[in-house]
Amino acid sequence: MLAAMTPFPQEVYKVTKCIPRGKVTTYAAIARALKNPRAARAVGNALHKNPFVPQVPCHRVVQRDGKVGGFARGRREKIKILRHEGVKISNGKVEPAFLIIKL
DNA sequence: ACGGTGACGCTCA
DNA sequence: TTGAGCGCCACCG
Repeated sequence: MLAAMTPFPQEVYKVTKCIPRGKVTTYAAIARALKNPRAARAVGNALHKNPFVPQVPCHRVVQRDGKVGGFARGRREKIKILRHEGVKISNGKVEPAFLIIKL
């Protein structure tokens, strides 16, 4: 069931859900979309607890420098999924071309 | 109410 | 360029 949660995580999931397949964005970009540019860390926290997987494609969220970042089921798995979606990853970093800064 | 924690980010050496 | 350090925010016990 949908547990009552603070508005912040809800907004995070809402935005993340809009990330198209084969593309990725950053924690900072999401924070920015929420008008909370300093909350990148909190965004990661919310995604970590993401109860709507895989409805909410949290695996499409990476770090600002392109590094894949963390994943509840392991970075390894996260990379695997992204590659499966066509996202090119070299040396643990996604090609900037797949990055969506504007949401 | 308070302090610790975490899927981050920027600055500086 | 890469790594260490510090700051930031929201959540939990």
